[in-house]
Amino acid sequence: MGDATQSRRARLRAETTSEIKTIALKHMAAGGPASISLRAIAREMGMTAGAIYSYFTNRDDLITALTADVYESLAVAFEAAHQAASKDGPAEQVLAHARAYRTWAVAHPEEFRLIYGDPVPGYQAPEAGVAQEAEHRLCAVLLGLIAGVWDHAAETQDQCDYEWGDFQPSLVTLARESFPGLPPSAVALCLRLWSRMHGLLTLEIYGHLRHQVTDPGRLYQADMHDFIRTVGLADPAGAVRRA
Amino acid sequence: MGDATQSRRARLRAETTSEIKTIALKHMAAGGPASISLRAIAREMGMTAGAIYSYFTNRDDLITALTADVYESLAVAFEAAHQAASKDGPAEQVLAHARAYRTWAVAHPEEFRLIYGDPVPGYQAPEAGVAQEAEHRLCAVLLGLIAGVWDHAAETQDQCDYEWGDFQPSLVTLARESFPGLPPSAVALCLRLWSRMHGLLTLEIYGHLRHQVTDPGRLYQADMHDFIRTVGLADPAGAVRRA
DNA sequence: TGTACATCAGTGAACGCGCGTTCACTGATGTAC
DNA sequence: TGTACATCAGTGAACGCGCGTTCACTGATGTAC
Repeated sequence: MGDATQSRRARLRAETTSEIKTIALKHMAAGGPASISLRAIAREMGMTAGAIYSYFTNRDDLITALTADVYESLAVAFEAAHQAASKDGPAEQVLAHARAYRTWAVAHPEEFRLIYGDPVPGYQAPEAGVAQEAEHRLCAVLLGLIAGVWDHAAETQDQCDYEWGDFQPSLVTLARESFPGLPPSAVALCLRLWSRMHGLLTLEIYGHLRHQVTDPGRLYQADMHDFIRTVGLADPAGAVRRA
Repeated sequence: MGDATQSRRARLRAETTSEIKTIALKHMAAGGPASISLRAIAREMGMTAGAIYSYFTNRDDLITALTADVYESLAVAFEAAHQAASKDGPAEQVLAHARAYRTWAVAHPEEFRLIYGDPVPGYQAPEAGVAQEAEHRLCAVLLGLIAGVWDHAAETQDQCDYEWGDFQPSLVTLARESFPGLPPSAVALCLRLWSRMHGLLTLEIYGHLRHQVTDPGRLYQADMHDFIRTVGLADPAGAVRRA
């Protein structure tokens, strides 16, 4: 029973830890990243402010953990979509990644803002490398997507004379080691696809499509179909059809 | 001399007012929108905190003024580019707008963040209509661009069966009154162009391209050339050339 | 030109607030024998 | 099984801080006659 009871305490600890993080994100949703406050979290949990320090050494420590969680969550969602679509045709693969990104973002707007929006005021990240690593993990998924469909897309992209020197060394390393043979213009295409998804999602999540469009998802879908078509991945029924 | 002296006081007042706004933006650049603080501004200006209240009734009032200024500044930049390029070919017109957007954003990252990033914590906008109006003013410029080149682009966009019902009424009104004859798919193209520019700019300004790319401007340019080409506006030298 | 009055930018002290963080403590939970 | 001890989540009070905002005031600038 020794193990069981020890794990009970450990389980309670884990639960409280994750409740703290959940509430922190909830507060962020309401008032932006500045409204993550240890006191407010403790208040909502019916605890004293000081009690938080049993779980995190710092406010910055909490935010670091939060950020890592968010990157992990997004990466998992992305990788799952990649896995699930790996047997589909090129167009469907692109759509699957795009759908995964938007679904995640719309379901977790606070998390999206935490990593892609303004930094938490006063927060100092422990090491700059962490975010970079997480970003490259996401990038790797998209690179895998592009690598898988590159045979179909290559001829539409040969007008761009990209070179390895256009990218940062760490990204070059990632691309060449994981996907040897993939040319620089494929990496550029990957980044451009990312930014296309990101552009519409940012506008949607920060409310700038509210006054323009009735269904942001449809505009997103249309743009992804445009990507597929113009990049040479169109399947016969490539046009956007109403649901 | 009465008028001259009165305008001297008025001029001093205007100068101080704009200095307050300038410093507010500067602080925002350093620590995000949460770090706009009346006390900090006053301190930097060598004034007492209370003195700010001779110029703004509120912190919220300052932020409202700031936001209006920023929208105005972006709209002016956009409209100037539109005017200047109005005699050029379709491809060059698109590039001119894209360049204007990026130039403005890179030169004024704090302003960009203020209107497109997280809201200032605790800030309550006076009327929701203000931002909507400002956004439509920007949208009108891009609609004008698309309207001007639509003859060349239309045939590439006929796969999208957009309808007026896909857009919010205010945008529909704007489009139909200012550019009669322009179809819904042109409005969609306008929004998709906007989001494409916005996606890369957001990533760049929030630092997410730092670890990927050596020259974000080049990736931006490449994506705009891709837009021009795939939308049917390519001029003979449409490929991206190195400078 | 000079004098009496009005305006108004800026002072400095004060208010109440929520914040992050520390610290000595309590008391329940878990461990060793 | 029971007893003595260790762990550690949580308390509650306190600290110093920066914040937005108010207010009675001073004194220079501008206005009216």
